[in-house]
Amino acid sequence: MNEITLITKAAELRIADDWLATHNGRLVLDTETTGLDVFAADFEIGVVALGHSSGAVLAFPGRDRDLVRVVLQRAFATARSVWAHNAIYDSWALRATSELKLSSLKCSLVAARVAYPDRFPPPKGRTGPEHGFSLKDLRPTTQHAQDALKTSFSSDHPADARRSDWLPRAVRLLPWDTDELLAYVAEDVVEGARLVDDIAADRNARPFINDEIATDQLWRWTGFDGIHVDLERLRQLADKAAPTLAEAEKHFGFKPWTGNKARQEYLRKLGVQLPTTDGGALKLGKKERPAAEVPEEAQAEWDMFCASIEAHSDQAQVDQFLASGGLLRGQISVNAAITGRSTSRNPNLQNMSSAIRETVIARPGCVLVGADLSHVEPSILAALSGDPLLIEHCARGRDVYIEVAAVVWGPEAFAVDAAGAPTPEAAKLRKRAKVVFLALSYGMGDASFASMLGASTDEAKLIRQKALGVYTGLARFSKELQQRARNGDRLTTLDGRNLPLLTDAPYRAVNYSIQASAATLFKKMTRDVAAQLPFGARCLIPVHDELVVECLAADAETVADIIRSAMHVEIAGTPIWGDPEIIGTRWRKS
DNA sequence: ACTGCACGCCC
DNA sequence: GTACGGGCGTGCAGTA
Repeated sequence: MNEITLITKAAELRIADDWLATHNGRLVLDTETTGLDVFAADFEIGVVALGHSSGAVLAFPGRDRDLVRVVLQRAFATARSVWAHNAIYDSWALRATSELKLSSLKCSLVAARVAYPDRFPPPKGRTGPEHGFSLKDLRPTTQHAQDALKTSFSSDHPADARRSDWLPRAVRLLPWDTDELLAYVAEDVVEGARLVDDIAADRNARPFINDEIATDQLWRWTGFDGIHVDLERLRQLADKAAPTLAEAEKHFGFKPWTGNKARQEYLRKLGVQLPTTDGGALKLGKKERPAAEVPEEAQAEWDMFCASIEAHSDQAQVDQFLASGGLLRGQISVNAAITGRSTSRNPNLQNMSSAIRETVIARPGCVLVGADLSHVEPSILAALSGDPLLIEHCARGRDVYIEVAAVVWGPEAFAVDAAGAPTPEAAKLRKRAKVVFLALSYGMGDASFASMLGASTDEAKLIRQKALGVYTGLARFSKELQQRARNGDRLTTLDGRNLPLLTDAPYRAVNYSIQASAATLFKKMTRDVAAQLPFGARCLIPVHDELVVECLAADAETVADIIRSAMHVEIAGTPIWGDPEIIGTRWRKS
């Protein structure tokens, strides 16, 4: 049974001091809040708790800001380390309500993802946020405290208790020191503290865990402080599409850009031939539309139909950005993806088209400076496989995709015009070669590969064979790695971080190795950049192999130099680097 | 209300 | 023999 000590007012601080003096090891912090949006006007923290693996808990009222500030400041001063399961959430909640900036709070979720890479394998056929796991998933808990809390809440507020968001409602409606609420939060922090002790005992994972925690801390406040967007430009994008969309909806009587029954019915009547989904619906994706067979008399209708779909692309994001009021306050999760890649949500800043990117602006007085790593995937694959030809093709001064193009289609890939620029044909081959390479490294099957290339499956097969016939070291590496994965061997990144077991999906082995190694590399570079940034500069957006920094205009050159030196590494003789660019006040694709 | 699917965009 | 990289957000449609 957990032993809960309550601090109800500042006069009782001596009790807190005594508790903290006794429990000065690893502590876990948790907040129970009235909602998930910390920026909502009515957002409140009901109760804050600190827990120790011994079962000791210190709890205090979240609505007493001064008390929260003082107790937590003392906790950080006395404890060996303070953790939270999803530290970004608790630190945002505390900053929003108490102006307490807990930059050194450590995230046990981030740590757990490193320490237990395959505790929760992705469900078959689906990827997504459930790769993240809750405390309950990580440690078997009784659920007793949560059930008791719900029962107690239900007796006073039956209607509220039936809702799926009953917990935040309970926090809002119950007194902070309700027994069941305290028991619930106590269970969470004590379980959390035991989890943290477990993780800390894993000496092999420790360096990787420390790096991930530092990366999480590095990105902690970017979204809280917010990223500026140009509302004027966003309105222009919305206004530009609006007439086409309104006209189309009026003409068709339904929205052509979204799946619905009316749309399916209309297309069947029109007699348009399209591939179908598993469920039998006509597929209307970007790839399918140009290949549709359209009866001659239906052509004009079809063109209008397609034009409205194209006009609608980006509009959901435009609306989402407009709703932000000019400041995007998204969260970066530094290792939410199964491979260890970072993700971004509310909004996602990693899937912006170039038009949307241009609505992202530096804050006043600042500029954006950024760098993309050049051809990370081929370089990492070269390093992992040791393929001598690929290593040679990844050398500085060469363009690996032109080399691959030459391997597959011959020396015309090198053709240049009088000015020394690639001919249009050569440029096209390079582009296709990039697709080929990504397909190889993504572990893509022949069917998807073919559709990506715009070629037949047989042609795709031939191209793959041709490439693998030349990069024999790569072919051997790929085969062996997949065999090891199938045997149940543990694969690791280039630097030794454990990957999830791939016994049941060996085809993913090559991709995971590349993607995970690239993620580790990129995060290391990001930390090195961040550590050197001058006052007023901050890392703004991570896009897997592209880093955007915001800095005072006067510091642009300095920051570019920092990026140039930090974003450079040589692995197995293969250089990987990013050329920094002073982008200006508006983000665009480099 | 919740889930699954299809689709959009990104690396 | 077939299918096969990692994400997030939106909206419809089916189920409860």
